[in-house]
Amino acid sequence: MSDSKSFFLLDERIRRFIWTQGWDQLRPAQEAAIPLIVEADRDVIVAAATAAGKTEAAMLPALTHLLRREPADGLVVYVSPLKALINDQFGRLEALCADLDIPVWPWHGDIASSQKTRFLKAPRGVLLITPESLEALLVNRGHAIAGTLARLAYVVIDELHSFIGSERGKQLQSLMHRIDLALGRRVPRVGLSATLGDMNMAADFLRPGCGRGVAMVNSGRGAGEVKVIVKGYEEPFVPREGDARGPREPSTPAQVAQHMYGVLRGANNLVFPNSRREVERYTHLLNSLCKADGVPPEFWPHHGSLSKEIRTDTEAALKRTDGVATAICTNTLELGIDIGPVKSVAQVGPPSSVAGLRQRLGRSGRRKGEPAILRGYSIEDAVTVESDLDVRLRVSTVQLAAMVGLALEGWFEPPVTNGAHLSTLVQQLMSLIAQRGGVMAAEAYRDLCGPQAPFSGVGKADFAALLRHLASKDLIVQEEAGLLLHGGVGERIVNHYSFYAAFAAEEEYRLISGGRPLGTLPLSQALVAGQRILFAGRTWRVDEVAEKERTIYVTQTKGGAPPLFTGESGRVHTRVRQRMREILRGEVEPGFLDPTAARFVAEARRAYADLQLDQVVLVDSGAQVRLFTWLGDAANEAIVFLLLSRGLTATLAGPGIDIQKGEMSEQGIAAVLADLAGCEIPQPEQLLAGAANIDREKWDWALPDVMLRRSYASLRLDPNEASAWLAEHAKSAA
DNA sequence: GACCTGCTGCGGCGTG
Repeated sequence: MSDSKSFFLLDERIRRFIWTQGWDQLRPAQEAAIPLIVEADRDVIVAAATAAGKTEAAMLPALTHLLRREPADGLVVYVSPLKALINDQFGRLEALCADLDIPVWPWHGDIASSQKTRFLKAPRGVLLITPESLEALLVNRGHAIAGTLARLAYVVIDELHSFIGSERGKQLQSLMHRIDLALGRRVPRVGLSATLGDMNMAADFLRPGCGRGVAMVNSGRGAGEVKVIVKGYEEPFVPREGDARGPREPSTPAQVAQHMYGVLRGANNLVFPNSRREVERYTHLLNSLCKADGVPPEFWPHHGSLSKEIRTDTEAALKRTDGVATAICTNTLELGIDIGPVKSVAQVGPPSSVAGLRQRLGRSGRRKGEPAILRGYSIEDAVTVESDLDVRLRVSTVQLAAMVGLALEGWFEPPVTNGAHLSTLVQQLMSLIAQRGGVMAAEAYRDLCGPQAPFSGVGKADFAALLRHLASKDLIVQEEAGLLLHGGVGERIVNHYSFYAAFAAEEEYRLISGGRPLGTLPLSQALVAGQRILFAGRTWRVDEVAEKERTIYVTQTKGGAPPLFTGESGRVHTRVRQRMREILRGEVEPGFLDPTAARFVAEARRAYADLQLDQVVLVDSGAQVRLFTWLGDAANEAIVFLLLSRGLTATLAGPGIDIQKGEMSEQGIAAVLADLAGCEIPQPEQLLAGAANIDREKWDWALPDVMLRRSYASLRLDPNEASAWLAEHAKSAA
């Protein structure tokens, strides 16, 4: 410690705590962050790899700052995306703060109201809170908020990257802004994050309009050794029996499970099969193998529909010291929660993003001297004369290889920061009315849409149109003096606790066995009594579906299929599609393929050459033609809407777009494309004129039509990339 | 053919 300058900036009592912990040095991120944070005079972003001591990097200097005052009655608000993270941090901070006489207050939906009342009586120390609970504080105690937060010295945002580009992130920006307005000063913001691709983007998120003033600590990822293999498996073609009903269960997952069983047993690992359904399938297959061998089960399921109890069991199994538990999971185990280092990570099929894959890989090889291990598994159908283009081009294997390759090179998708999230503007306006007991329209516009406000892109005319629209739905009313208040409908919505979250959630059935909650299933699931399902790694018989109570009663049984979960598929970035093409052209040679996966790539290259996809953009496949753009989904979807506007039926199809021929010939479609290439791309309100079903966010239903279309387009479409591609390639289609 | 996150106030009742 003697050579550390930052160590001596810390309060003496904190230095003593560090000594008693036996830390022999500060981590690089802490060393760099302490001098920037200790004066509480600027915004700071600390980006560092997982487990690099980011929380301490922020809290040690922040607590030092509080201790400089006598009495130490200052306040730090720490915002976390997860309740579990708040509980983790509470345990760690309490040990430190007990010696300092600084109270630490966890505050989220599971915390008793008596504890919250105690904080409100003497609001000092460290408040650990979720964005939703902060929203509730502003709605319900808005009149007193300036007093409660009077001594606020910092707002610390943990897992900053998880907020960027979402409704929840927009809400968080608005909450921070409203706190600054209530206090009449700029409260320093500290953002903690896993390494970010673009620090400037993150800075502009943390302090909209003033990103340049944010100080940065980027301590980078320790470039450890990574061992990678991608294994291919082929699902044989089996002709369908005449009396067979419904889709046949595939046989290949059992082989994949057999391989995993051989290489994963006896250690801690994470397996990511991309969906809750596949988590159920693989957990069941793997534990069946344990049973056949007469050994205790060591594979544990973890996903968002499982009850808290079952998830906690899995987390506890991973943390146990014997180290022989593997979790089969969705991205519930991608973020934050401390489960300790794992030996390896398995990825079944392409992940939803390279950024997610990188985060998953970061869970492995954290012990010194040990490499991170990634095993990719790719299952392809056998090729027959009837196989479609995706099978012939081995799209899933090529995409997995492309994404693994990009992750190894350190590339990952930048967050999508241009989403307008006007849904959240509706929420924030309603919340502001509650906080202040009514607002004037001009005041609301200035505070939500003004120069450094979260919705600064919204014009005055649009805001006025929004107000009129909200009034027509009785969400708000305007008094004669001009004051905006809640309408009857608005009153009811704001007074229910479901108001505080900025994001929408699916309605779900509870699953109960013998009085024990197992978890939830989406409402769209069609289930009848007598049916058998896989859930929580076991097989159950449905005894009763109680519609009114939204509850499914089950008992344990043998044999059953994994349940269906519904949803949309992930969005692929253009860089991934470009890399896929580089692999297909032979410009990039993935060096991590097993013989079967290498054969898949060889077959894909042959198909790519046979179809002449280097020159051809339109491929006839019977009732439809595939337009190969090799663009990301945002550009492809913009082209889809352009085609729809010309009366064609088009849908996203992996690296391209499927266009129904209908009355038209391939030449006719090519002519439409050539024509589109010469036209200017219309504004989103025209491009999406005929589009139905574009509600995506929680309060989208309350937006005027034009604003809804604009909000959807800002979030999902890249018209510029689409138009650039059309200008360059659509002529060659003809 | 995807995944994840979150939630108050208050009345009524029983117990120490």
